[in-house]
Amino acid sequence: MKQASLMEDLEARGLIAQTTDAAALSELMAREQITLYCGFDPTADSLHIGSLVPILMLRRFQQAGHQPVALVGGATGMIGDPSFKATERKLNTPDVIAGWVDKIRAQVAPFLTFEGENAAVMANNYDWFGSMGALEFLRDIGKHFSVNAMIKKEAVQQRINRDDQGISYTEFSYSLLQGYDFAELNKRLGCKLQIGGSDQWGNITAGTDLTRRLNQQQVFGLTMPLVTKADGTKFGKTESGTIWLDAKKTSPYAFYQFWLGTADADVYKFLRYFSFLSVAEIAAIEEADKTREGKPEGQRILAEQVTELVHGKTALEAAQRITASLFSNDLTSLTADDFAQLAQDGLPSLALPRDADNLIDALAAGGLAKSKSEARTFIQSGAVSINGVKADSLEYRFGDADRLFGEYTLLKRGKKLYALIRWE
RNA sequence: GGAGGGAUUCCCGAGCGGUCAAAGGGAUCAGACUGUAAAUCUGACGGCUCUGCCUUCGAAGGUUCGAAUCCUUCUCCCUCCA
Repeated sequence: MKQASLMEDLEARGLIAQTTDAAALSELMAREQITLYCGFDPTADSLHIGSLVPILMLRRFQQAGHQPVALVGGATGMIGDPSFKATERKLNTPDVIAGWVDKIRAQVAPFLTFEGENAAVMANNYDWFGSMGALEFLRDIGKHFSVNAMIKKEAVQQRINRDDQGISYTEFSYSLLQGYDFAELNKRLGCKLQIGGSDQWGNITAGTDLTRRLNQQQVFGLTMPLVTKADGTKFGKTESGTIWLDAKKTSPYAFYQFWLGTADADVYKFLRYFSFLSVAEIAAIEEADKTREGKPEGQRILAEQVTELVHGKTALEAAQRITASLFSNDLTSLTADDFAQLAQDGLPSLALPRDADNLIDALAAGGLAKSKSEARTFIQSGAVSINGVKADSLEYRFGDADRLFGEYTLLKRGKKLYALIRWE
């Protein structure tokens, strides 16, 4: 009964985009513990929040008693998935990819449990592709794929139909590799289900088909909807770029702030996607927010939930400390220790020598402006403040009065971007 | 191998010898309004020692007083034929 309710829960969360034979899959999951996998290709040195939905999905399945396999694509990462990509990818060198594989493996692992009877497994498709020869690949795998069918797939249509873009044989072959992964994991671990984002549907069905032909096994695919925002802009990007899962690339504070800034129109959906709160709890939050005057709670709860999931409780508390200090509009209540703590907690900070007293230079150095020109523009438009006081002169020089406790100056650009200067 | 078409500032996309740091749209950023929301309005959107100067229109040369615009070579991409 427990397993059947997992599918119901996923359905209620809106986390299911497509499934192959949903009825048979539900029945299978109700009957036995299944092994499922999701692939993560090393296309950078860190995953970003776009990968969070599938990662959490593996966790959801594990919590429901199933065995998750996280496949890191040491081989597929060398090819590049063309699905719904407008342009051909640049190939990375093998040793770069190998380094990324390790990082991504370490990033996925904390979300899963590697103990117990449904202990998670980490896999790398380089293990079976690394030594495979071209002839073996073409005869044993390629023979099962029809080019006629492949070019009809929506995932590659964009590349085939456009006048100014093409697709290389390399990328075109990608779905064969991913398809074979499924067959291989089915053979090795009895894997019966592959999950992924809805852009992976074509690759996943390639896997279910190939597994049937190679292993005479019926296996399943399930995709999750692409995370979209109500205003149509891309999810997971901000002014400062992609939101990464790596705390070194996106600080827990920035991560927390990202979720806090979620639009009302998206927040309850994101709670269903990204948190482990029950659908009923989320509905109750939504209901309460509707009748509340002013600020809704959804964003705060979402930010707390996701930050804790990804970065842990300590990092969440640090992010909340910074947020409370900065947005309370009361810098006078902060002590010297508080400032030291802010820097340590991950508030962007920089050290400057005392004679570097030029405001424009400091804005550029602190990353609050991309260039000095931009810094000037910001000052002129009234976007910059020093210790909470609006700066209005392009010629501004820092003085001792700006150095709180003789050591710290807090710069702000816009409504929510801060940098802490530490004077040396 | 042959014949065409193309490469413009983050993206799309105009420009086709001077008036071009380059139309328009999108994205982004700032200001106002707000709830660190949305919508809306306003402004910015290559760099700098900023009423001026410097570097950009695939790369390198050339023509010209002057080139993103013309010529040559090269690189990459696309389409069709073989």
